[in-house]
Amino acid sequence: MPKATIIDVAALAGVSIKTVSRVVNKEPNVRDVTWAKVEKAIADLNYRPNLSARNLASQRARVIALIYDDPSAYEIPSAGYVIRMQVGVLAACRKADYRLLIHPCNYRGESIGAELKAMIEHARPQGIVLAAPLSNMARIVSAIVATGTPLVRLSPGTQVGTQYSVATNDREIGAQLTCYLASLGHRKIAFIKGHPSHKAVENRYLGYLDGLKQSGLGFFEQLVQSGDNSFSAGEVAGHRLMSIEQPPTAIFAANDDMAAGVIRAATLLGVSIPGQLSVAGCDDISLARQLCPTLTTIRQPLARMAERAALVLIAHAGKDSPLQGAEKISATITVRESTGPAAHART
Amino acid sequence: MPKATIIDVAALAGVSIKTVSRVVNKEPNVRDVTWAKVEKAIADLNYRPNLSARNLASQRARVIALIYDDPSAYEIPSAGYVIRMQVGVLAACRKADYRLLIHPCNYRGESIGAELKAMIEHARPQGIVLAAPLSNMARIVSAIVATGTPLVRLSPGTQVGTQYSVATNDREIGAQLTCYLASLGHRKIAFIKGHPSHKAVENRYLGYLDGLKQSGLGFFEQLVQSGDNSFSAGEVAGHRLMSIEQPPTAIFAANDDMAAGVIRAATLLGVSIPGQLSVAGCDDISLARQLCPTLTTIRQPLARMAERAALVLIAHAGKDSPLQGAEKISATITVRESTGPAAHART
DNA sequence: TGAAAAAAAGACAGCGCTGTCAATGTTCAC
DNA sequence: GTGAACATTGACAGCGCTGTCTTTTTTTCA
Repeated sequence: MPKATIIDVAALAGVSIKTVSRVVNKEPNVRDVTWAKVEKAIADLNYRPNLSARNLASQRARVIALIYDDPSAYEIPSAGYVIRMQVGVLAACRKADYRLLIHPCNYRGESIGAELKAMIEHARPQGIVLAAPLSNMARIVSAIVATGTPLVRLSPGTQVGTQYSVATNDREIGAQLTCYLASLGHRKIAFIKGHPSHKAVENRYLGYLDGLKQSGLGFFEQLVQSGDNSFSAGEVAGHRLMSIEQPPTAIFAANDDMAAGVIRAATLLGVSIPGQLSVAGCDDISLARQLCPTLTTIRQPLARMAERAALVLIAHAGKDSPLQGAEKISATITVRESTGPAAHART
Repeated sequence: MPKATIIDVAALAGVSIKTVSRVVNKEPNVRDVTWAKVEKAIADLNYRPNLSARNLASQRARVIALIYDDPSAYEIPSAGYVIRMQVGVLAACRKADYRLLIHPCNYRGESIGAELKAMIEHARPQGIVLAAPLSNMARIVSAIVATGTPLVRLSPGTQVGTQYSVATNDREIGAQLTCYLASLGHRKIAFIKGHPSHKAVENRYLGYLDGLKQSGLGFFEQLVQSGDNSFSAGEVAGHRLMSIEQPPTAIFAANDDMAAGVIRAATLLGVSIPGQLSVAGCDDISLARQLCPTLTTIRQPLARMAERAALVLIAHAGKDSPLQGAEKISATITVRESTGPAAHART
């Protein structure tokens, strides 16, 4: 059977198509009884407006673009991230009958700005959700802003002018995790910093510092290493930390991949986890649950963040005031096997 | 600047809009010189046809739907799979100016058939790419077939009637891997079967049997375990295999998650890999590269398979003959640390 | 050379919806 | 009770493109 159109609905409800349109778009100035009649007709005919026709007539695409760094371009297992964000945006899109346009891209490409510009001008999405770490790259953010398309940055490290951002309380939760480790008796807690372009990771470091202070622990420069968010960087950093004279009894890595690297390094060195060393990560990637031991980590509410981002963009439809603002959604700590009481016996 | 429309192009080229339409759609009956004029005008104006208008006028959606089991619904790290398939379909869509509609879903939901039906009838995609394991579930396949939408099944275990399928040579490659293990000197090679609904996994088992035969090895029932594709199933199966009287020196798991489980089990039992035990998996998930030791596995050309699937659907546009057929794309074996020569000393 | 056939190009009506503006009801202050 | 103000509804023209059908041009062949 051919799909019902707005004309069928109007005929059945005994009103004009414009009135049906008003109901569908939740516009004001429709009497309650009329509204009900139309709703009934819509339900009876199982009517769903034609997206193409709406977009064409209204001159705007009911499309939210989700731009992220393509995880398959490198060997970085951030696929779980992307999937979770997709699920979040999708949830928002489904409710509002929007379409999701996914755009994985490689930020190392030199023509990334032009690529995004072309995509945006072609698809003309109503809004863009920009995932980390792209959301922290000035070059990329400004290329998108230049198109005039409303933009929501996910997990940005810095709040900048003319966009909206949805973040987690990275700093607070980083402090909390540090305090948690301290509460287990750890006195020498190391930190492995991530790639500087990934600002969320930077905030976790600040949280680490806060946590040390709150727990009354001193800061030791040799307990801080830098990595680039990769597994192997974690391995290297872990090695270094475990070879200093007074090795830490706990290592907090700015992301799970590096934490996994630390675990590998410890395994190779014969250091038992959590017996001799506690390890904690950030992000709760699926790997965290499969490592041996399973990894204590911080779980970002990525899907909810992405959903909020899309919802904000959808709600902003039609307005021509620049979209700006910020909101935070709380992360939670997931304790697993890799953290335990400090081995005081070792001193 | 407002986007150029077909009218602008027609005016610049000095032809009618219909002729421009012919060029854009690569229709016949346009003289070469005319064609060239139009192409030039298109390039000069940087014209890109409006998708909504095309869809509305032609009454068909230039959309390919990709349906897959939502990896975020469970704690299964198949996210990498999904990402790779998305990349493949996206590549095909970009070339043809199609849109990709992603539809993660949970096959355990009872109303999955109705959900898919509703999605398909609403979005009216021109074609559907159905990923494994959904592509092997009769209930789901028939629900989609019932809508009359062209369907391509990815990695189906069985070739059924009225659809097209894109598969890998699972059986052949499974045999190859088994022969490879045998060539390392292994005489007792175990196999861990996967979830029966995942047919690709079934074929790998057949390949295993072929490989044993080709290598002149006998089949021992106690060397075959069954799992459900999960990490923990691999752990359990690994435990069992290592506790039999004459344990195998090599274990071939039907997927990487189970192989990872085997590695964990071996680590806990103090069995060294690959010294005492070789382990191989299937799929080359990102985890494979991060395990300790890294995992020898079979890499499925998922992106290429998905791209082919989409290409077939796009090429089928307009035809009303049922889409059927099948093709195979070869996988490759990736040797890493987890496999090595058999320890003959142990006998 | 000329008529028929074939190829190329164009005219035009929608596709299903929304935006604009006009028409009709309804309410309210005086 | 009445006109102004407001709330509600409808008529209709497009949005940018493709499908159908018509017209024009070119080719073919007796």
